[in-house]
Amino acid sequence: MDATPLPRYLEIRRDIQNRIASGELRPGDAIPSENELKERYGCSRMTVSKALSALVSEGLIQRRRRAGSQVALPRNAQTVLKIHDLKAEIATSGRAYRCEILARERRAPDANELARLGQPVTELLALRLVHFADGQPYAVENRLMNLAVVPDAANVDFSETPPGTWLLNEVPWSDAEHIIRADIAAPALARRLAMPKGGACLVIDRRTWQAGVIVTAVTLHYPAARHQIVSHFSPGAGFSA
Amino acid sequence: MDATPLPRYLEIRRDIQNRIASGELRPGDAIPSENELKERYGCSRMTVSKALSALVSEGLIQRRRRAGSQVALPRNAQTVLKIHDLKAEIATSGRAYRCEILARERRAPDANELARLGQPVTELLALRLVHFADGQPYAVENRLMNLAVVPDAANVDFSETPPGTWLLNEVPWSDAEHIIRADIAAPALARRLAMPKGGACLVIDRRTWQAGVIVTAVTLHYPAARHQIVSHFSPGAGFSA
DNA sequence: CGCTTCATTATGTATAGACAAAAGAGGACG
DNA sequence: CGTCCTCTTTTGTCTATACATAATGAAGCG
Repeated sequence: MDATPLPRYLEIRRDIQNRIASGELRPGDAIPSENELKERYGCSRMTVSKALSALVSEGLIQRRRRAGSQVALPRNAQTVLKIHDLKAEIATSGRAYRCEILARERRAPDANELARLGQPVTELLALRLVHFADGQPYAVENRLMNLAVVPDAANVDFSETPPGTWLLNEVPWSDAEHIIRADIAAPALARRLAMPKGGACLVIDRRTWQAGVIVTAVTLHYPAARHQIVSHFSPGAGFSA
Repeated sequence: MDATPLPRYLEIRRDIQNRIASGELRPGDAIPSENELKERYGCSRMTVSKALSALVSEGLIQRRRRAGSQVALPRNAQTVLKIHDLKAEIATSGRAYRCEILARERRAPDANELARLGQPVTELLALRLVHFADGQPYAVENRLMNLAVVPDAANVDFSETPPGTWLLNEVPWSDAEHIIRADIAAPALARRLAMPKGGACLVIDRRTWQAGVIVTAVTLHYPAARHQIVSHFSPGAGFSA
């Protein structure tokens, strides 16, 4: 069915993937050496090597010099979680996006904020806003931005392009951390999110760094009734979430 | 400080990573062609190609024939979420693990369960259990296992090795899906988890497939006060969560 | 029996060269 | 002015070869 046939190294990779998935090769089993495989598939060792290297970076097999290649022991469940840009997330679902800035302050961090940032920061921009989808509250965002890293942020009006979207397009990040938790909405928060008092929230804390320096720390509160995180992972192909 | 210097292709890869992280190369900027790079770094084209291919699979750059290579547009926040084996998770934190099986049934699925599984299954093993850490309830698990894929499960006593741990070591999976949400604990659940009535739960639904066939569907309820999901992602190096 | 030493084997890295395929650039032509 | 065609650049794949490096297993020795 393929108009253009797969390149050899992908064919080999897929073949071995299939043998593992089907149970023909079980965890711990040895995989033939590159020299054997190069004869079996009728290609050069480099091509086999490329296929096996891909399987290593997938985590499907392990390789050691002289000892050869083995099917890796089953991994821990590991899935890729892709948290979309909020504006894009709402827009692509066909709903109208809007956000409302509740507070905006430029100042030095207090003790609590320093703890959130995890490293000393001299000046920050603190934002508090609500995101709406089709007029309905979608999430409340509480963001700290390190002005030492993104001084431009001080001059941007975030009512059109929310800070998350702006940062994503402005600053490449090198590290990210997420903490996902659940909580009961405080009365004021429940009101803002148009959810029942005492209802559950999904809370996401995200921090991103660039070359070791913190760029931003953000806390998002979603009403549990209207939001969940879905993530899909298949080692063989690509990711989606 | 490196006893053994990095291989050339990793050096090149890291150099370009640094240029992107430092802002010297901005999203959309062109990266010199392989022929130019091979002269700059004084190596063969294959070596440059290997470095650039790695950057592609990291998502840092894009490449098109004839058009050349560009720094990719900033990605959506994407992080690897690794959900540990519960028993190992508790044990490695130095607490005593124990689990209690509340219900165990071998039968055909009902309509509700079929919907959860997402595909027809003739016979399943349904388990309901509580995990304890140092005697304190840690999570309530609700699991369906497809006996067509794992017939052995019918003969295993899961009181020692909980089903999640057993499956992880027994069956390699090829696809996984997680749904993370928050909810208010129902009274019976709150009692089981020794948490206040009306308190929030973190809920994880996980489904795993092997070669397109569903292996297991599990729902985990954690008391929000005592559990959160932490995940860390740095594109350059490895993952951890 | 335990230790060292050495040869063997498989992987890891690197090279030079070759051809294929995609796609932009520019020219010919209607 | 637009369309089709060819030329050229750049990446994608593949080969054959070479040497480096890690780890194993066997031989030799105290």
